[in-house]
Amino acid sequence: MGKPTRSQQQVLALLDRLNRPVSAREIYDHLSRESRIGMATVYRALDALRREGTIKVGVRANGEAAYSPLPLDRHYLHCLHCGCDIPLAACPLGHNLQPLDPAIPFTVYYHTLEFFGVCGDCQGVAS
Amino acid sequence: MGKPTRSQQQVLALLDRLNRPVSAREIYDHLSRESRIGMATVYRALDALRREGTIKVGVRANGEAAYSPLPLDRHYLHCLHCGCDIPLAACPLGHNLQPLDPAIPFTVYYHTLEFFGVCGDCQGVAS
DNA sequence: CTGGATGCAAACGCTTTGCAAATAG
DNA sequence: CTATTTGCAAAGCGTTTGCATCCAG
Repeated sequence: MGKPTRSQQQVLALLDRLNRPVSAREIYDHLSRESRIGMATVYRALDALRREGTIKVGVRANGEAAYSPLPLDRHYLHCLHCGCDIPLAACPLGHNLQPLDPAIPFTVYYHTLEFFGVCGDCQGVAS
Repeated sequence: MGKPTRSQQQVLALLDRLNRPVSAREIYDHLSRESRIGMATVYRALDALRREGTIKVGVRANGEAAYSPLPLDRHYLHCLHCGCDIPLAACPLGHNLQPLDPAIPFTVYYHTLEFFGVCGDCQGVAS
């Protein structure tokens, strides 16, 4: 990872401050209040941070990407009916995930783990 | 769930036949050779199948959705540099995932679990 | 001075929606 | 016959790209 650009610093600072998954548009909305910045720059910064493993990318129900700082490693139950998200208290995998398969040379930066199904409120509800 | 529509049957049959994650466009391309069908119908069928937990939706590197039949429950190592995907032989979680947190009322249909990092070939390569 | 980073706006591509015709029950 | 599903085309919207400008080293 080379030296972070100005925009990368801004994005990272915001992610750390908000400390939750945020969409590119939300990032843009926040940052454009403080400084002059374009959506393209936001996306380019996010992509750079993503490629060097500094941030984690998830996908929302509507398909848009949600970015979070790596320390925020939370998992959710996603209801397929109402779309609600229920956070899990802890990662079912624990934290020692590096040696998945010793035969495969691969350095894990992070993982995503999401559960999909039907929440309590939607149990007896028609489609 | 309810009675599947014609298009849902077509989509499901194709997914089972291909037995791998497939994009909506790929599905459309396949099905439109056999019968007269529109992209919108493909998406509507996929969404219905997704909501009833019959199929699983993942996301590709370029952001497009990839759909797979549930029995195809494989996990991958995704390289953040070259974008290659290395399949895992088995799910690290095992198969008994229902009782995540007994206090939370939620029926799990399936889960997604992906690892992100750097593959062996990309280990010493510049960004 | 030189290469990379940024802003802006236009282009892209995946997905969704409006609506009339076709189909199911 | 009534409700649902489908095709088509157009619109929507998140994301990417082209290019001139700006900034860092």
